[in-house]
Amino acid sequence: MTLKKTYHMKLTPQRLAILEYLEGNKAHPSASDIYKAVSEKYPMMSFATVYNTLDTLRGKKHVRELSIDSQKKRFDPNLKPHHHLICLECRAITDVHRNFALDLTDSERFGYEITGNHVDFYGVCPKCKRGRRSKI
Amino acid sequence: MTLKKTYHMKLTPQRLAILEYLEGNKAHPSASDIYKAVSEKYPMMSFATVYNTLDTLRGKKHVRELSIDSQKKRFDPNLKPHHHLICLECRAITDVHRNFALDLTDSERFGYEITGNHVDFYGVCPKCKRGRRSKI
DNA sequence: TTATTATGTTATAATCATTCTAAATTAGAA
DNA sequence: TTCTAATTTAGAATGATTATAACATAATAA
Repeated sequence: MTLKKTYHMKLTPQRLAILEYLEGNKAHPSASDIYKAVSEKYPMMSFATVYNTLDTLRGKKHVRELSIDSQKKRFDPNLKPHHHLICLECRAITDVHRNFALDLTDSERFGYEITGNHVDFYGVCPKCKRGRRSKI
Repeated sequence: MTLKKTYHMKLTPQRLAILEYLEGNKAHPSASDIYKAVSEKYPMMSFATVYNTLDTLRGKKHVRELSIDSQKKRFDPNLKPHHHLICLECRAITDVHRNFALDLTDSERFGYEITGNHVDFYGVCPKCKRGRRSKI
């Protein structure tokens, strides 16, 4: 009952498997990452179900869709406002939990009504740094 | 000669047309925006040429590829470091020329070597604000 | 329960952005 | 002017995502 109250949607086995995979997942997975993982348990699972479920989860604000990767959408079950630290070599994404109060001047605002901001930090992750060194 | 020295690549009519379209373009166009605009002048122009040209321009650091839009890549000929103000309703993108010196603490850095940052401001542009009002 | 209805799942086809391929063309160097 | 590597082209291929329609299942009411 408690899950049902949390999610306000029918909790089918497929959806539960997807939710379980997403729960606490910090990897910012793509639809195909999710499909691959979940279809090991549920081989009959369809790709369409992954997309449908992500769509309703997004509609109910249980996941956020990221456009960090220009190849594919990635999804984030972490709804707390946060920012990202992105490895330019392997595209790994790490969360940064901090609030940046960034203000724009009137002339920078161009008449927009501003509702939020998101910061991407770019760099090289420790793994890729090690990889580089070993190539020298 | 001067263009050739600037771009360090063969300057075909197709490439010149694409460069002319991009010059000073602040709309952050997608490949198909570019194709549509340029193929009016050069009807024989191929989509592949647009992608090829964007690819070599990116390689030579004459345009930057943006992953702001999860539907398609968008391209920015403005190479000065800058940030974006994005309309959540019509996806218009406006440049913000300011430097934000954002520092992460060691514990926030997770061992990454940080090379830069980019801020997206989200909101509603003046046009869409007007559109809303007229619907009431 | 059982019947009814609404919603979810599935396989498959369709779409759209992007990349690849191989043949024909051309810019720029010699 | 000639030559060659780089570029362009149409079209096929790929990969992510969305749409469709038949089928299955969960929620609801009798």
